[in-house]
Parts: sequence; C-alpha cells; structure tokens
Amino acid sequence: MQSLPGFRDFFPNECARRNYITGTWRRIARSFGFREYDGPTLEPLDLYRKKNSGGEILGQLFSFTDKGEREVALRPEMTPTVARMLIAKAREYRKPIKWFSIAPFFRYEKQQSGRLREFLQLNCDLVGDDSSAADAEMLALLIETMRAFGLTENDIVVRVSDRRAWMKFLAGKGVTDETKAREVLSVIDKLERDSPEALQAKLAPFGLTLGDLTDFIETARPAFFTALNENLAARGLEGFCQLDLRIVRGLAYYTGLVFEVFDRRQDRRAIAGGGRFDRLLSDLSDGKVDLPAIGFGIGDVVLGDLLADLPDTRAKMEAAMADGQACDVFVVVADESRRNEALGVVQLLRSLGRRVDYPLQSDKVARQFKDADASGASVALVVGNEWPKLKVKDLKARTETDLAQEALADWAANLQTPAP
RNA sequence: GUGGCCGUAGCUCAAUGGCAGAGCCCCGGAUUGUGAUUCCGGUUGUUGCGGGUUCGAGUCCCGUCGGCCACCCCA
Repeated sequence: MQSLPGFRDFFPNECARRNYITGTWRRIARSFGFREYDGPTLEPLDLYRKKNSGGEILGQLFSFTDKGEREVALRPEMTPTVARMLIAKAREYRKPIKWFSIAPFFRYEKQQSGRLREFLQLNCDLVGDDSSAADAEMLALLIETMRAFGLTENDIVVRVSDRRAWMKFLAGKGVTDETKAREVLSVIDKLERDSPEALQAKLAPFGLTLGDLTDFIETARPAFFTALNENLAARGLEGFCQLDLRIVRGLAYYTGLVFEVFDRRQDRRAIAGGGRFDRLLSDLSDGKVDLPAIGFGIGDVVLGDLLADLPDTRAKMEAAMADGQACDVFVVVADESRRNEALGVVQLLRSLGRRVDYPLQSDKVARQFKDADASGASVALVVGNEWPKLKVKDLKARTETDLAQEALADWAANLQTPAP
C-alpha cells in the first residue's frame, strides 16, 4: 500500500520541514498583527459552484456525494470559506480585519513538480480597508515572509499589476462591457504562452491587436505602482517588486491589485499569488456585507522546492529541521545500579523544559554515546558510580567536566540551546 | 483529461535475451565507563503489477498502476 498519487506521507524529516515552513509563516503573520483562524476541510460544492471562484478551479475540484446525498468538495482554496465567515460575523470585528490561516487544500490535478493534490497554504487577508497603504502592507507581509526563509531580492521577485489599469485601458479602446473585458483579461493571462497568431485571432473580435496590448504593457506607468513603491521603499523592500502588467490572474473575483511571486533564476511555477477582491463579500452576501478585501496565498510545495535548491536557504532550513528533531541533553546510564538516580535527573531536566532522551535498557557506554550523538543533543550527562557527582560531556568539543548534583538545576537553566 | 520518457534492495545505481550485483543506510560483533575513522559479519529482492513471445525475459511485446516532463493551470 502506498499513499494516493499527489498525497504525501510526512516522515519525521518531512514533518520537521513542514513545521519549519508553517512555523515561519505563523511567526511572520503574527508579527504583522494578523490573527489565526481556520475553517472546514470539506465544504458544500455550491460554495465553489457559484461564480466565486470561477475559471479552471471548478474542473479541479475534489468532489463527491456524501452518505447524506450532499454534494461536497474538499476545499481547493480558502477565499470562499473566509468570505463566508466574514459575512457571518463581519460586524463583530473592528476594521480592518487581519486574519491568516495555515491549512491543507486539495485539487484534483495530475501531479507534477510543484503541484500536488494535497498541499498546505498560508492565506492572509486584510478586510475593510481599500487604501494603497493596505495594498503595500500586504505586499510587505508577503515579502517579509519570504525574507524570513533567507530569500533575498536576488532570489525572488513580486510581479505586480492592477486590473483597474487594464479596465481603464480597455474602456479607452471601446471595450466597456465587463464580461467582454474579462474575456480579454484571460487572453492577457496567456500572453506568455500562446503563439502571436493565436493571440491575434482571440483579440480580433474585441477590435484589439496584439500590438495594442504589448504597447500598453511596455509603456504604461500607472499611478498605483508609484504609491506602492514609495511605501515599500520606506521599509527598504522596493527591490522585491516589479511592475508587470502581464499578470492578471485566473480567478474571477479579483478587482484591483494582483500579484504573483516568482523565482528569479529558474522557470518554476508561481510561489505565491494574490490580489484585491473588493466586491466578493458584497456579491456573496447580496449586498448585506460590503467590505473591500485583499489577500494572498503561499503554497508549501513550490516554496519548499525553492528553499531546498538555494544553498543559503537550504542550510537555514536544514538547521531548523535538525533542531526541530533534536534533544538538548542525553543522559548516559554508565552504572546500571544508578538507573533510578538517572531517571531523577531526566525528570528534573524535563520539568525545566529541556528535551531529554536516555537509554530504556542497559547498554554499553560506547553504544550510549553513539545514541547520544544521533539524538542531536549537544551535551551528554553521565550518571554512574561517581554519584552524587555527574559528568558533563560536550559532545562536539569532546571535553568533559564534573557537575555536583545540587548544581544540576542551575546548570540546566543556563544551558545554551540553539535558537530556532 | 491528452501526449512523450521512465520503473531493479529502504536510498543511489549496474547486469549482451543466459546463475540478480555494488556503494550508502540499517542491525550485530572486535578482552564490559566515552560517540571520529577502521575491521569482521548479517538482511538487502514477488526486477511495480498482470498477461504474452521464447528452451530461457530485469532485458522483447501488450495491458495496468506509479513516477517525471509537456499541454493545461497555479500554491
């Protein structure tokens, strides 16, 4: 038996890696004053079938009929869920609402590098503020999250665009109907993939040429970007962002700013993406809740691949993974007749918050030191016939010093452990 | 969902249609209180699975499952 295609087993090492990524996500989101929330993994199919998500995501739903004849789907994204939650209790929270979640998502796609059927995503949303300052704050949160893994502006780029700039441009070209404008956006979305001939053919019905679009992309300098850039420059983060009007994103609900994060060196799929959806809450609540919102998601798969590929970020990740699985102290029972005293030492150290391991059965000292080494502990405490004295062995320096039993608690309290 | 490439030990890989191997890892041992390295020994296995061709298939053919890549799309 093996796991289903696109689903992962998390052995301790993979689990440590996952915890490093999700732990870093959580720490940075909290540092921006965001509060954690969560929702159900399984949702009514209708939540996605209504025009909220739109686009390709409908064809990628992991859906089935449950035993109560309900049509259900494993969630493919967080936005519809959080939108429902916001609509239900929007009045209870002071604005702006700043929420994040870390949760698994499911899409029924053929797996490929950077794309699985179950993946984790950090979702951050800021609701109730439609200002450029809110946009900049979200981009800063996105960038800081990347920086927390050791990624620099040489490694990644945030390609920033705005659907309003396109709408204005299209209106100037006579495309005023919103449905038609949206169709043009989906052509722009494929600008980097389709052949020029195919693009021309798709644009002709709208009275547009490929040249119209490429001219706009190359020459337009919309005001929104200047404001964003100034805000980010005040934080020293402007080097991460780049105006790129080719980004429009596939999801139907975006209304303004849209952005995606890419690896600067390699041609891999987007690491993160998001945008502004100022009308979604109103649309879903039939106008009862009318709050502007901006959000983004970061997946763990592409990000994890990138972190493993770059030497600096890999070293940082591996150090965190090692620490996440290590003990602080390994107690060596050098004299089996002192096992009870050793258990007392173990108990004391654990009560002081230290991560402690020791041999469950009588074993040769040489073997115990091998186990001590494998435990990741930086020190071994030897309990033997010199009791009530102990020996402290520094496992890296291979030096040994004496320690009186009464001094054990102070020693443990001052023990240096590697910072997470 | 469509197309291409691939599938041998836990991992990385080798074997002309002719007896299934190496390294790493793991486990045990080298005169019973100190973990590097070393030395000796041990398990590495339904060659993904099921058919077919053949005296004989890891090798050739068909199917199937799984993986990688492209399309698609995006985390």
